[in-house]
Amino acid sequence: MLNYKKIERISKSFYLQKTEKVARELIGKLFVKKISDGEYLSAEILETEAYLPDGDLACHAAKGKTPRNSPMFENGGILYVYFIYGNHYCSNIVTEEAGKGAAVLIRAAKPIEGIEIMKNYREIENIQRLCNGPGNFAKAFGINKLDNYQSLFGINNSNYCLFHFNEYADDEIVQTNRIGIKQNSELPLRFYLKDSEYISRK
DNA sequence: CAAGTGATTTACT
DNA sequence: GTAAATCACTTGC
Repeated sequence: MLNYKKIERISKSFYLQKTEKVARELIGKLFVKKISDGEYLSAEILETEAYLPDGDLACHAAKGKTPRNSPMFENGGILYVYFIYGNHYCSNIVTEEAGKGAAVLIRAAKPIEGIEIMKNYREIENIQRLCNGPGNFAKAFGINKLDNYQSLFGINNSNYCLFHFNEYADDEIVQTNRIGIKQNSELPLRFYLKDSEYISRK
């Protein structure tokens, strides 16, 4: 097990930066969920997409605040979880300051800890596929609507926290257009680690 | 490639 | 209120 007292937590100010920068810098960070004392799920984030506060029609917050998107208008550093296509949850990290309406979608990650538990949640054995899409990532971590609004400043005061883990140079990161959306899909707001086995859609 | 699946939003009475 | 359209996905042909 990793010693979480010896690796550096991501602080509040990180999430208050520009959404596009947070999306880029999240690549290589460790996403951790505490499920009980001494039992953790963790994965290294490898693929993200930014959803911007101003004029981004693909962003759920683009048309103003609604019951669903209200977490996006909170101060950065909480989860925004929504249900999509009748089957899947998507996990987003809220960014920037309260009132902005912005977030970063976690699209893929490399499992690090709690792999057997993730296999159970996902009902598959292939480690490379445990977190290789936004719906799969959420399922591997057991994330659902109950996790909406959850703080990312655990491990003491919530179940979730992010930590510094790997750093990658810009030439190891691919920046390209977002996928699976109908509007503004030409904007280069998707980031992922080059040549990773843990990402399904290149 | 298409289907499955259901919450949310929007556009109407 | 009610109905229709929408949807930042995954899996299996």
